[in-house]
Amino acid sequence: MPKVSDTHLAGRRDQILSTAATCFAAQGFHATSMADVVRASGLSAGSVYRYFASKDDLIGAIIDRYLEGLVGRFAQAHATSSSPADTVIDALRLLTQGLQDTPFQPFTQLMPQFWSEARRNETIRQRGEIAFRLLLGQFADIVKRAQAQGTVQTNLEPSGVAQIMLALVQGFFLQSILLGQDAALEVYADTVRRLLSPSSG
Amino acid sequence: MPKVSDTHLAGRRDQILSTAATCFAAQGFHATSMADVVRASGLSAGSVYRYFASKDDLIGAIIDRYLEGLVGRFAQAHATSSSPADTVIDALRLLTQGLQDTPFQPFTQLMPQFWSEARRNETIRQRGEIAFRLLLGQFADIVKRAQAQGTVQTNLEPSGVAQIMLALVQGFFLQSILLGQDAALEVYADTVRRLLSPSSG
Amino acid sequence: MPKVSDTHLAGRRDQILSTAATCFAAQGFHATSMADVVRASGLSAGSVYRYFASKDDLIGAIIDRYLEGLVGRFAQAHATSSSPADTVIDALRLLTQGLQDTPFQPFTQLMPQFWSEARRNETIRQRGEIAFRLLLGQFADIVKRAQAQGTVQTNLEPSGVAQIMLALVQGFFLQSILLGQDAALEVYADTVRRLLSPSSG
Amino acid sequence: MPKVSDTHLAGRRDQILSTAATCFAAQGFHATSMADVVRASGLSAGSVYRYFASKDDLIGAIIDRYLEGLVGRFAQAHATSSSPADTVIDALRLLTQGLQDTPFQPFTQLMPQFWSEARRNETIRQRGEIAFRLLLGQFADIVKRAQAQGTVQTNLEPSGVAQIMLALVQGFFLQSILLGQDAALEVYADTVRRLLSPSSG
DNA sequence: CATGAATGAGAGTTCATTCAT
DNA sequence: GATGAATGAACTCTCATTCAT
Repeated sequence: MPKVSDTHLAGRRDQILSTAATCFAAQGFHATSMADVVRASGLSAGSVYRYFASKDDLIGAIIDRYLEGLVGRFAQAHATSSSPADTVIDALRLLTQGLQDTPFQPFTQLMPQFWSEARRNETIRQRGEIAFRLLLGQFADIVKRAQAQGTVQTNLEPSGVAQIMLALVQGFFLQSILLGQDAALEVYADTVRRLLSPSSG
Repeated sequence: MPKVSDTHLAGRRDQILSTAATCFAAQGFHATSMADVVRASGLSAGSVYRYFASKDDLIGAIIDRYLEGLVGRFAQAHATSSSPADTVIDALRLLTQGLQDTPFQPFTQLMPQFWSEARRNETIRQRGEIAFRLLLGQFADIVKRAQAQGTVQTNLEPSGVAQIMLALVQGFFLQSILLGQDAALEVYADTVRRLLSPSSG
Repeated sequence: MPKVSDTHLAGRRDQILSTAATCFAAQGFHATSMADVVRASGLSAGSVYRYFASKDDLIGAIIDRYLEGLVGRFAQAHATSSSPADTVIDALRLLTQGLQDTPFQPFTQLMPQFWSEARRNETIRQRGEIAFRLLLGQFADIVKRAQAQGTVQTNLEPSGVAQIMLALVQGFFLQSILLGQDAALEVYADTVRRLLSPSSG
Repeated sequence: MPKVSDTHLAGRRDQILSTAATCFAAQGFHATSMADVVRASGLSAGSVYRYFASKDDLIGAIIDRYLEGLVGRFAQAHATSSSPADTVIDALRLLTQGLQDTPFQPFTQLMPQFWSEARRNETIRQRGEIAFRLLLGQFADIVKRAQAQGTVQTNLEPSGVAQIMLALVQGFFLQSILLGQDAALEVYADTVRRLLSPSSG
């Protein structure tokens, strides 16, 4: 039997991961059956189980990829963001608009499900913790740079501001789930800028 | 058993609601079977279904109670909060400490699951929207009062600040799920106060 | 406690029987729950079970009443029917039109269900057998009278003709269930008359 | 197990259909649980549901097969029946004796249940209507042929006679359910012949 | 006597997973 | 390597029946 290249195998894995993410995003982890994933992937049940040991394994892999992507995207954004306020607003833009028509898009919609799973699945929680701490570290660095430049008060704890920056992103995302995000972004972004960069307001 | 007082019936309903909330909080809506709920309630399957037409109905009732309680608790807090910063910090204290050993406690842990369900269940989403808008309205009122008193800049849009206040609560709650809430509250609260009430810092 | 009159008790029993028959006719024995019967009767579950030991008991009582009524109605018809053909046609008219707006009406629609049950429930089968033999006896008498009057050939076995008369009634009833009974009755009745009373055609 | 021949799959389906028909014939549609069918089929619950989407689907398939078989058998009989009387009598023989030890046998006993279901299930009713009209058409053709040959009076409406022929078959079948069919067939058949083919009596 | 809350076995159905081919 | 038929435990929900009040 012909040995298939590792690239080919990795491609198969990716294919399953992406189609599964789309399924999970549309219907949720629990309402999506493995049969749905199998059908969407175009493979057979046996094949899917060759690449992922179980449904939980597949969910874990998807969450990993989601977190990697998330941190990666934000890191790009930070390189061009000079201030905490811009960093937050860039992140909001990324989440609400920037991911349209991107292979990464389905993963975004999984966020609330991820938070839900994290409370019950310690492995998932740990992966999330690592990603969060990474983001918080990046945010704190940005705060420190801004403090050095004099655009942020020095009596603010960088780690505290980092937490708040993250909260501002997460909170807006949650609200847009429940309220619809109609234009609210503009007011929100403006207020964020006035609060975090009062001098520039 | 024959006809029984309405109080007794309402008590039974409450009993089921509370034990079910505990189950759902511990394991999630989907990983909790009705058999689990039945066992925890101490009643029979038939009895549980006498009070709730379906698992979804039970979940809906729990979310309703959770939202009612949430808004109610926050409303109490607002009565005694003079500033936006205090309002946010009171809410954080309420969520992280104030509900310990309260019949309301299990409901708090359901929050992420609620957000998760809201994306796929329009009825739940609508209920959440109503509660959110109520909270946002209360927050905006507090901002206006503070602006009238001169403790908050008047060039800030009250609705924008209200959104940010809500985000600060939600974001902290999410982070505490993933990071543990070790002491972080103090730094977070302090930073919130410095940002929202700069004059008092 | 006041002893309730036997008449009153019998009235209650009748009331349950009638409302239950309506339920069963509309939905079938199996799709009708005892809760449906209880609701329709306006009584409580306990009360219904005071009058009927079980659902099967209730079904049995309904079938009994149905068979009594059936035989009674047909007996009336026979008194005025001079010929086998008229007897059959009178019975058809009775089944298809004569029972409209009669308290007996719901029972008619139970016929196929009765046949269905008879194959599996020996008690019901026996009751049905008694009623059938009674009808067959009456039909045979009519044949004999007609033979004595010279309107039916004497080389026909009266019991055989009786079976055929019954079959003609039952068969038409079945066909009207499946085909709708649109006008078919007239052609059918006419052909029955020509076959059973050839001289009068 | 992997891909398997279509014949094998069809065989499985047949196997389930036959064993289910036996169960349903013995106990009725409603008193037979899917667990009974599963046990009798020798397969697992999941397998049965791979071939039939629901219990109703299974019942529908059984009724379809029953009606197909019925019409098919009767069609064979008509080819060799020269007169309406012979056609009816052949059908009676087929129903009472000819199906013993035939794979088709269990289906026959389902007839009353089919009539029962037809009143409440429009899909089933329609299928039955098609089969009935087919049979009636074949019967009417036989009557016309007999009229052309002069063995049946020409003043009889062929469709009316066809209905009566069908009724004679159905009625005898019903009576044999309730009365037992001991010897009655001979008298019945004889009387049918004398009435439908008076010249040959 | 009447009530109706409570019961719990069992109904139909699903679905993550396996393994013979 | 890939397949997909087969599995069977577990799911949500129903309903005939009982009995404390």
